[in-house]
Amino acid sequence: MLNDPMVLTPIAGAPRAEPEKRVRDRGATEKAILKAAKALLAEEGFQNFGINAVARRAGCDKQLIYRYYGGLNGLVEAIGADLGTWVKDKIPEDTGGMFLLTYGDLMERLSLLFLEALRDDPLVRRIVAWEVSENTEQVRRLSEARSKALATWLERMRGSLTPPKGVDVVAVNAILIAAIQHLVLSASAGGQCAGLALKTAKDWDKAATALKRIVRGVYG
Amino acid sequence: MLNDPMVLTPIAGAPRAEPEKRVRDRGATEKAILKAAKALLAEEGFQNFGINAVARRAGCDKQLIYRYYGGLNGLVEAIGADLGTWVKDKIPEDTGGMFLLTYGDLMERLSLLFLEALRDDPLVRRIVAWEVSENTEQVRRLSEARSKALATWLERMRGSLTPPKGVDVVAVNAILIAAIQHLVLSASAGGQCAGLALKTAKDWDKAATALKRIVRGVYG
DNA sequence: CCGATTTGTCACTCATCGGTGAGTAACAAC
DNA sequence: GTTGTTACTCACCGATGAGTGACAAATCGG
Repeated sequence: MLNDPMVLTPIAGAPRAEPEKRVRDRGATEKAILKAAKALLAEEGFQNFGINAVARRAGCDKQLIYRYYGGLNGLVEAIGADLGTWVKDKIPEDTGGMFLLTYGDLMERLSLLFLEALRDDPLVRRIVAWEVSENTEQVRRLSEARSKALATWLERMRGSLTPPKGVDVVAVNAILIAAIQHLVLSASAGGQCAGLALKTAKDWDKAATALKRIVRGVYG
Repeated sequence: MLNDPMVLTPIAGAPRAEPEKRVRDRGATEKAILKAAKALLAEEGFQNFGINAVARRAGCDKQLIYRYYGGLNGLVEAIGADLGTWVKDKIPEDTGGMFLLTYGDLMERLSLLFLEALRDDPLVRRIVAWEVSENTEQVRRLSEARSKALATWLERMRGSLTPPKGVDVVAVNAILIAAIQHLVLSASAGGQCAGLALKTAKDWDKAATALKRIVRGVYG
């Protein structure tokens, strides 16, 4: 009932003004799309994250996103795949010349490392914000990938150190991680958290000191 | 299914199929709008929060929202006004028969109260999620109202108890609040936080115990 | 060289959004 | 009644969202 396919098409060879020599390379285009999606998510957040925006940013047609990734879901999944290696990439393995003798030593260091890493990764920050704001399949995938990576990282860093007896380490660590994540998100969104300013380096020093004190309090 | 632009409605006085006895009462309408907005925000989150949705839910025309509240901003502001009394309404004043001898006693109790209160207030939960996801004028207003109310509440509950020397209470408390908020948000969105399940009452008991331990650790 | 497939572009539908101008229905005072 | 004000509804606008089918052009297999 709509356009008759045979009718239109005036003259096919319409002269394109400036046909920029665009190389046809599927692999490169796929990478460009993924890169654009990550950058967009990092800069704009999940609010304005959509097919059109990604296509615009990637400088290609949105149709290609459907073709190559099967839509937004697939694209998000591809982002999630990268996320698996986040901690590995972002957080140094070595102990910075310190001797980590106790579990408390370890967790103090890891807390600060995690805080740092999160603080300068806008993409992951946005994803965390997304995680606590929505509960769609997309987000669940991202969240799962992230938390799994985090857990294995924590486990690997623990090494042979044994946590103190009688403490629910999983629960305590979850709370510590929650605190760090929310602190960074709050700061990123409004520059403060529960009355604590979080803008200058000095502000962050105070936060880090308080965090250390808390970790030390619970893990000795 | 809605209006077809081609169908001519002869006279604007379109026949309402059901002559719902709609009372003309500006005050009531305003309240209905506000109520609809809060319910919508609580249930759907800020994602689908807009003029059209609120009007639809309130069962009135969106024009009235512009007229009575000056648009979404004004409406959000009205919601924020209610938020000022949140803690007062939600959290009991009395100490539950306990003697709060130390600052640690107090903060342990307040932490748990805050956790509880946040856990069963979907509206405030959504607002907190909003706070960490966006940075618009709207959200800033809400955030400010909430954090101010929280601060004065904390101050008032402190009474004559003096916090331990040498501890940056503002920073430490901010981190505790951050932890609680993120914990509840995570649970609400995905039923878990950093590998810690947060669904059953038992799960929450574990979280509460861990939280108590942390508070005790830092405040003795 | 030719035909088929891949790669990319365009044009379109349909839905919904925020926002506005213009109109109608109830009600009170005269 | 008539008039004026208040409360409310409707129809439309431009913009933008996701999604789809058709087609041009580059590339490849032969």
